Amino acid sequence: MTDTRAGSARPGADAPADAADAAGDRVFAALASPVRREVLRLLREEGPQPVQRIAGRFAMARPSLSEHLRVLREAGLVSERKVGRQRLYRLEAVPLHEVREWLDPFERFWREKLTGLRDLLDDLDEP
Amino acid sequence: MTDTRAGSARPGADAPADAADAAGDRVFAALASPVRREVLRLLREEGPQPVQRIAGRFAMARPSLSEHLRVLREAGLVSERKVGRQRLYRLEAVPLHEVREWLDPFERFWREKLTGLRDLLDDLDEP
DNA sequence: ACTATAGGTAGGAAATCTCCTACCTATCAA
DNA sequence: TTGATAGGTAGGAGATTTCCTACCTATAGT
Repeated sequence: MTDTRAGSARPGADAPADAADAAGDRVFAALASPVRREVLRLLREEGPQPVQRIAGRFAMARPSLSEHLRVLREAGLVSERKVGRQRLYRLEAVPLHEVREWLDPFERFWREKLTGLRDLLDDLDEP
Repeated sequence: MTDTRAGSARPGADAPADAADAAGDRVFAALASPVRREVLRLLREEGPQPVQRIAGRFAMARPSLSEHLRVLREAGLVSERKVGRQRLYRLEAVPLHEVREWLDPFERFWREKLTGLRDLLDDLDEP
């Protein structure tokens, strides 16, 4: 007994989470894979492409890539459009804006570090 | 037979990957968890904190949070410093700069979408 | 020295991820 | 129509993640 379980401290209490973040979660999760980040880079640099052409860049079977594309699609990061018997996948960059916005408030922290200001307000914080 | 396995198409051929990306991989992977993103936000807004204080925000046992902190530590996103019998965890934002840099080249794409320019160069790309 | 507290580590269960090999459908070309 | 090609889906193996409950060490206070 007595593991001091939190019990009442749920993150939902002061986080606006709920269903709104679910989409963002999927975006961050999609970016966790180097393969998927590379796919996005590829679509950015070379424009919309059929699956085969994308698959040619990776040392993996095509169905595996199809899975990655599904993850990207469900995160809203790519869209597909049928052209003849192939599917053109196209970058949909808007959800990345959400990542950027999440990142923004951290910017001053790394900027302070990178410009050499270093710790300074770090020692004022512990109460 | 004949599944047209790629075989010779390895991403290492035209990607500078190798060991340099490994660190970045860990950063992106660390951000994939909503819990870990929330920990970073917390350290950013309230400064360095001991594990218990962080753990109080989540509905999970403390050892589980310790695991998350380890992931963040190995990604270089937090550092710890012993103070008495507690460990102060502090945000280390510099690795986030790397994420920002990865994101940057995508900016013009979502900006075009958000400002209503829409598709425009999408139809020039397929050869 | 003894007890309580902070927090890491061990090991395991359940879920999820990532890859694979079939296999299926839809379209184009003969 | 028949065959070849593009690409999704099914199902499964193996690795990884995420949570848990013990359990252990180190420091602080009495």
